[in-house]
Amino acid sequence: MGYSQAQKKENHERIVSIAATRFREAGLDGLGVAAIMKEAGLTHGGFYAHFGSRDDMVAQALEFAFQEDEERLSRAMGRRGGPSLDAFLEVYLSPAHRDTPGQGCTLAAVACEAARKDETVKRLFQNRIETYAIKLAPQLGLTEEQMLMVLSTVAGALVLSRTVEDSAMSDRILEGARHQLRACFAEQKKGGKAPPSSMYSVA
Amino acid sequence: MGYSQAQKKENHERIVSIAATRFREAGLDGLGVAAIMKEAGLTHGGFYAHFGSRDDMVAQALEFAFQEDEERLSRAMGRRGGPSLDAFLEVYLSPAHRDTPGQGCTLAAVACEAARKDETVKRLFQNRIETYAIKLAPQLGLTEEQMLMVLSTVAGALVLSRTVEDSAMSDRILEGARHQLRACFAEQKKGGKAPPSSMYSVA
DNA sequence: AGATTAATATGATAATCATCATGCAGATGG
DNA sequence: CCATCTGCATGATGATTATCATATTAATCT
Repeated sequence: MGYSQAQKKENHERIVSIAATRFREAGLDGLGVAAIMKEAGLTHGGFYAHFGSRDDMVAQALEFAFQEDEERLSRAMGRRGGPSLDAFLEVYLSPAHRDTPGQGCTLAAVACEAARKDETVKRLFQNRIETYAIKLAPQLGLTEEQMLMVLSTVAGALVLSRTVEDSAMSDRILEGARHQLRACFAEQKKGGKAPPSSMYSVA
Repeated sequence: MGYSQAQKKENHERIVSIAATRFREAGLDGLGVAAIMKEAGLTHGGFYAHFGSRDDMVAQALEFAFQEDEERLSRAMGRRGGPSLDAFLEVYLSPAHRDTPGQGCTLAAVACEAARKDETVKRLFQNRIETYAIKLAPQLGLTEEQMLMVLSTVAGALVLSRTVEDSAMSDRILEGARHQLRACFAEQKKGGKAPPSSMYSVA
């Protein structure tokens, strides 16, 4: 058909954005090149005009996904009066987050598979985790070590809550993690308490 | 060739056992029927004499894997003077556990993928998690809710520790979780302290 | 021992996969 | 306005997949 360079950039970004969502939903190996291109309104043949290989696209999609995660989390906490441990727990451990993995934390969505991927993927994960430990920790009033532990807990709880059949059990996993974490870090009680609404929602 | 019923049972168990290990290493979709049968010393054709479908084998392998997990964990804590929170944390959060997923916790190995599987798989996961909450919690002196939170933390930490490139960072994730969890549940200090050796090792 | 049964091997099928070669159509540069 | 370049479509390739039909061969039963 013939496409402008602006079109190409737009197409490229759409492919990456769609891949970021679908990978969180179906896993890094969960869908093929053709399916992603089709959802972007293109055919599979043009794929290699954008990426050197499928692994290359996975890396770009993960980078994009992590950036999305950070922005969404920041906005969601902003809606709860700014960053705080309480706001973080409420946002991250919400049933809405559990039920919409495509819009949720990429770490929790694909970590098990990432553990088996190459160093390129692992470096992206490491950067994301370090961002939590270095950038987010002080905003929540936590040390790096505390932040790593809190992240492990919430990500683990989210993943486990998605693996059980019974929804009551799933809720207990999320609620239990929130309640226990609050008890662990109960030094500085805050006053404001936003109503428990849904997480990671629209801007 | 012709095989006795005892042979068939033995072959069946070997297939399931091999699958349990390989699924933990490569993921539930990480290797095909042919590869598993080959490792069991058989060819792919005989597969459907043992299982109705690949999903059927996945379910049997998970059931077997969870049973293995429970027994190995019990033995490993036994080697540290019996079940206790300290023993559990030392065993579960060891670098040896992180580095040998094939012999380690199945929850941590494949939870992200299990979240996308059908109810059959989810029921197996739920049973496993309930076993932690009901059977193991009292042995560690924890409530069910505390046990769920501890399980979320250790599983999350193990998964995350496997996703990073730098081994020092990986160690920090494990150590941080152990240190912080100990601080959270520091009511009843025990006396005995086994040397930190490797986890989930031979009987 | 001979007949039957059944566990596994051989081989085929159809689907799906990543990757690439070719060609077209339109955008870009003169 | 013409020539070139290129983003994408069409279609092919070879590898891998789960599944199954048939053949083989030894264990089991009578």
